Amino acid sequence: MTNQSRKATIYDIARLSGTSPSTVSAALSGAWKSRRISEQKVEFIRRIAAEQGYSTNMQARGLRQAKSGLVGMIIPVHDNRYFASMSQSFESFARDRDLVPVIASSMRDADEERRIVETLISYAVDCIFVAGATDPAAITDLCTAANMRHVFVDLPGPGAPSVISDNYHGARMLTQTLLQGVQPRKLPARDRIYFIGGVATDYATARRIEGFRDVL
DNA sequence: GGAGAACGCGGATAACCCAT
DNA sequence: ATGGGTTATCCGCGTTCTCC
Repeated sequence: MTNQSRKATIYDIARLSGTSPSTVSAALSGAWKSRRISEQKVEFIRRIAAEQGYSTNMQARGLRQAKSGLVGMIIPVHDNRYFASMSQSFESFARDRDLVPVIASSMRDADEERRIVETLISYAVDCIFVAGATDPAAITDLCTAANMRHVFVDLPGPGAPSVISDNYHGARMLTQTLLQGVQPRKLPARDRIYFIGGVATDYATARRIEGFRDVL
């Protein structure tokens, strides 16, 4: 390292390699071909950078490009198979796009949810995905004020795009499948079909119950 | 003391320039 | 034409400085 107390920058690499900061930047960012920088020089700069333990300062890059490269996701809880799977997929999709995922849980607490949104905004994430929002209107208010792109997942929200499973038709199809071949007749209560699961007031559960009832 | 201006941070990039 | 270098500018925002 050039200085034990400070991380190497492109200016250090430029000085050590006898080149300019712009050449170092182009060499390390991959833009060297369009800058007509020789491959030999690029390799030399890369070697110096590696020796110095250089890594790009993403905050500085984000400052220049007005993008942080961070994408936020808020889920209600981590210890739920559905949301755990969702956050895993989110992380994978984000990394495929060279973005850094930041995933937090609100514990289904509206205040905590707002705090997380404020924190993500303060870190200038590029956009926020909110799964199973507790207070979608408050989130939209915060995001709109901060000009922050946001998407609701699994729950419709006002003033922002939503990606929602078709719970109604899913429940309909499931119920229809279960009822195939069953002769309609008067059954004792113990043999009737019941819907068990979820909180009836939750959006997704309410839609499933709706689909279930419409088939019956 | 308060308001406003200037500065600095690190990196990307464009425009321009120079030597071969 | 090639292979660079130099300089200025920009970004957001916290800190420091200057002035009234």
